[in-house]
Amino acid sequence: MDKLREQESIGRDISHLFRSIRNFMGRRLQPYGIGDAQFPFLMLLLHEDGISQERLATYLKCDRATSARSIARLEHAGYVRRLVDPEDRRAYKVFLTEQGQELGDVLWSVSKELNGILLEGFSDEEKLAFRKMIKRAGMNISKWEQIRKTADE
Amino acid sequence: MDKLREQESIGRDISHLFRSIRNFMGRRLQPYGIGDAQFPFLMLLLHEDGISQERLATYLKCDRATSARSIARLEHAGYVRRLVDPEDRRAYKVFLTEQGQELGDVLWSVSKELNGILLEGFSDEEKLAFRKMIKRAGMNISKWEQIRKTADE
DNA sequence: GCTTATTAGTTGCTTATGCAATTATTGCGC
DNA sequence: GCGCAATAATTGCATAAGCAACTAATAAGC
Repeated sequence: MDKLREQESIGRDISHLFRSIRNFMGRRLQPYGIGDAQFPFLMLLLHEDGISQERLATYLKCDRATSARSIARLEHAGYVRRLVDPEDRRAYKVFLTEQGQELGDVLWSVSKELNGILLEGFSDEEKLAFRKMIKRAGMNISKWEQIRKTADE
Repeated sequence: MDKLREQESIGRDISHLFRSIRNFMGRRLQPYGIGDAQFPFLMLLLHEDGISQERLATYLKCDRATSARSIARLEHAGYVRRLVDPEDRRAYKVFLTEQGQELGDVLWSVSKELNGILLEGFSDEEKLAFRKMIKRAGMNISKWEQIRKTADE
């Protein structure tokens, strides 16, 4: 397997990493009746309350449909409330409920725990470098997506 | 958003990166009638032919069910053939068909293209460091999964 | 002011993935 | 040799995610 392992792309390792992260988050959030996908939405709402599903989708770089379904699940679970925006009756304003705000501490601690696990043995410089490289790779491929989309038109 | 961005976990960036990679691979492989998930299976089979679904799952760090379904799709598309292992009639031996072997060049070129996009602007040292860190993080979280599994028993 | 384009949200379809339960086969203990 | 544990594969169920098509509301062009 050595020849393969040398030449293989990083895609597979990122895939493995991502699936493991989902698994971890799923297990940690299960007691609260939500899935791993709801985590980033809650984190964003903790920081900026009352924004639309569209803005949530944009910030989290996901599809509007994904945003809609994730918020719907959070609403059913009682963590958010949706109010029609009086300024634009197409859009909702998504607010955390009291229950949602109370979840904040748990979410931060789970987030820290995950970071601690992932970056165990990393020096501070390595942690920073790793974060930056992930962001750079993400920006690189975003650029490609942008080129593709404009080419489609 | 700055305060949030500083403190946020790397999980979100990895999620974005992973989804973008799936998107890219999905588009590149669509002309061949397969999805992004089939790519690592084909790559592994190009290197080691005639192994079982179980071994494929182990190498690719995924569930046996995922392996089974991915191989089934490859079989329907005509890229692999499954023969019952005469030494162990529970298991299959998965072989690439001629059509599957011919896909090799395409897969390598798609893989290289993805790497080129992701790592654009990275120096050789950075590329190597990035790969290593992704692997380290993956091993870190694998260790946690292992501890959890043994604790469940 | 009316038509058209854009935008926010929803829903159906498809793919991917993991877990649990089931079946079939192998192998171990005795 | 028999019964039971372990293993390979399959299937059902649940979650997640993107795309496309649709509705409803707003904005722009004229």
